[in-house]
Amino acid sequence: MAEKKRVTIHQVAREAGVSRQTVSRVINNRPDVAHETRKRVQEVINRLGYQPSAIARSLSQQRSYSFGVVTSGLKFIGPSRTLNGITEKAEELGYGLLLKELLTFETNDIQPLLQWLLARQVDGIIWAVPQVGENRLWMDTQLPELSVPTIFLTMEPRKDVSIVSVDNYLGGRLAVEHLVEIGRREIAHISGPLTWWEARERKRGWETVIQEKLDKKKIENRFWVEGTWGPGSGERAIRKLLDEYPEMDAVFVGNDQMALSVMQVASSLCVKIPFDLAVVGFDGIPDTAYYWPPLTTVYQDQYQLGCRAVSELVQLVEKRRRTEEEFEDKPKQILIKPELIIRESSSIK
Amino acid sequence: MAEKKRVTIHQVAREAGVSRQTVSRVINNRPDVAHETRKRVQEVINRLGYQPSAIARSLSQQRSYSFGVVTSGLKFIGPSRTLNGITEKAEELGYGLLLKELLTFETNDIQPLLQWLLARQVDGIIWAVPQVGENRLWMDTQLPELSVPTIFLTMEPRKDVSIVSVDNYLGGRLAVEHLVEIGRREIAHISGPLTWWEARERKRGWETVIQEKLDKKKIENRFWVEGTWGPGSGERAIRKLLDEYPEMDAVFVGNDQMALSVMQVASSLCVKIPFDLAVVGFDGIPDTAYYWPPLTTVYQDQYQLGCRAVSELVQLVEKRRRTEEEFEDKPKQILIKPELIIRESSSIK
DNA sequence: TTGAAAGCGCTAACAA
DNA sequence: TTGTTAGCGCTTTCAA
Repeated sequence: MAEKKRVTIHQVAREAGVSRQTVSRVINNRPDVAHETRKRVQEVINRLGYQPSAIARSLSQQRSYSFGVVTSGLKFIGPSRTLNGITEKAEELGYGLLLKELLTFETNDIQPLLQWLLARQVDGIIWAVPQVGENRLWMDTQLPELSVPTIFLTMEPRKDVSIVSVDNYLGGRLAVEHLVEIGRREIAHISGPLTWWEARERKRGWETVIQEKLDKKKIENRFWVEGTWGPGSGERAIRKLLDEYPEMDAVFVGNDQMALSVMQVASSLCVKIPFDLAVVGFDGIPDTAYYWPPLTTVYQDQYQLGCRAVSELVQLVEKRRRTEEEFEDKPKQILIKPELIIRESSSIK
Repeated sequence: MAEKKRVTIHQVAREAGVSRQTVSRVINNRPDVAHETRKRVQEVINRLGYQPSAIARSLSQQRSYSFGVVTSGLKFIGPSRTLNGITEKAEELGYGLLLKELLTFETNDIQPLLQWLLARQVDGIIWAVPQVGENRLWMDTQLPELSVPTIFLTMEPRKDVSIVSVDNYLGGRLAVEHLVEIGRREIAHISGPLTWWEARERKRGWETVIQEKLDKKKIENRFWVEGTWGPGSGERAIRKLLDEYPEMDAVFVGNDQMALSVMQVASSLCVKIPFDLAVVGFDGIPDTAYYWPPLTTVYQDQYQLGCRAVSELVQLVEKRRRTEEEFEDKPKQILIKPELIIRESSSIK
């Protein structure tokens, strides 16, 4: 593993008997090089194993063909799937990624982070941290520091930035409307932590449907419980609901993990699913097909979310470059539609 | 979002009435600056909001304080957890990350990838792609291209490179020894795809124990089935085993996902777990505590795996820098021990 | 303690 | 079609 000295453009130029500029033209596939010259230079490049330095290029071009990605909660499957979409799309479109992870969802100290990315000449930033608690506060004051195009994921639409999110409100509606359709009238809800925007949206979908279709004017407190997303909280929540809302004949659970424990506890208490209690989850992780019973769930395509974020960002970046910052970009808000997957936890054959 | 012109070291120098060199000394906290001067320069830096360009620094120092990370299968929870460990440890130790994902596990065309990373002056590389099929073939010929320190994850130890892996063989042993201890004598196995090194190691652990402790000289084909890691394959496998190996009183399943479907199918066929059939999984994902019954499983700390990889790499990088490449690094092989988590799928209360 | 000069490896702009 | 010059923003080396 001896450190081989880097071959530089200079050496290639000398070896080929041309100027550095000509070599530069060859490696960038510029048209204005004589066929003969190009061939000769290319030959030297191959012989010497020359590889242009992307760093030097970034410095001189003031761009890096790479994006900064800020994520959080990589230990959960959701954020990883999004990252998966981001990496694949970025690869496809020829951009590299600088990855940073926030240790907690609720951080407003993002100054050093931004600086770190900008110091590396990223051409754009993808903010893949979900909106939780006050963690968008920094935007109000520090948006101007974002001197590069930026896309925000999984947050409440606001007009001054570009956003890509799953339509969680719609997802909530789909779940609950389905339960209404199969004849359930007493539909409970176990939400995620309400500091999360996603959790609030799903809950709002539930509320809207039971108010509109089931004529429940007032959402009583006993109709719903706030969970933590973790499987343990599903267990606690369902016990409480069974206790305080005995008429309940269905429950819309904020995510699949909680739904898993809901079904387990219900079964162990001899509550038959879906006969006594229909259950619908949210996320659509593959395992749900093998839960017992197989779980009806709202599938959100987080991979797609990542892909879209990159596509949009590339557009922003290239537009800004073309127009030489003539006009401001119109921020775009994109909502991805989730889909309902119906399985046995909500259908009696 | 107007493009603010970058403040450069030059402007700071002029404004503060010193040379660029002095500014450089200040931002790098060098000792040889007069207290007065330092204060004045620092004040200008703050006033102008100057941020040094990491790109320029990388170019002139020939290093970037960042690592290349090559991963694959981010849509699975395992690789994401490892990445999680990598990001956190890297952050802690002051390194950034360039992320690349291979679209398939079995790729040998890694030349462009390596070049891409090296062109960006990464100080080291973490190869976080598990060993599958022939996907280590490139190492035989292209190891010399790795002009920077590199750590390989999840592969068979070999003496010429540094490796961090979970001890899957030990994990297999732990699982099966436990089953022997609770009195099982006919222990089947559902492996992962045997192109995977991890799957082979787990299977080897199983084989060793049933040969040594249960005196089965010959591993009959009907004792085991090869799965795909996916939950669906668990279902197929267990049906086959129940059919061909009816004496079976326990099964060691290659991962938790397959174990989930094994238990579901077994239950639906009125095979009582753990009475008729004890089940042990592998991975230790949090959901397993809420499977029905709760699953005994071998926990592998993939987060830790990522952390270790970074720590080792940082050591390699810093050593090489100190010794000015005087002596070759002794490659190190690190095996992380998995742990058995005993739950009801293998214990009769 | 400070500064000048040279360089890191490449590209943009202009001239030939 | 090719080469020259002048950067990009910082650090290293050496001299003052």
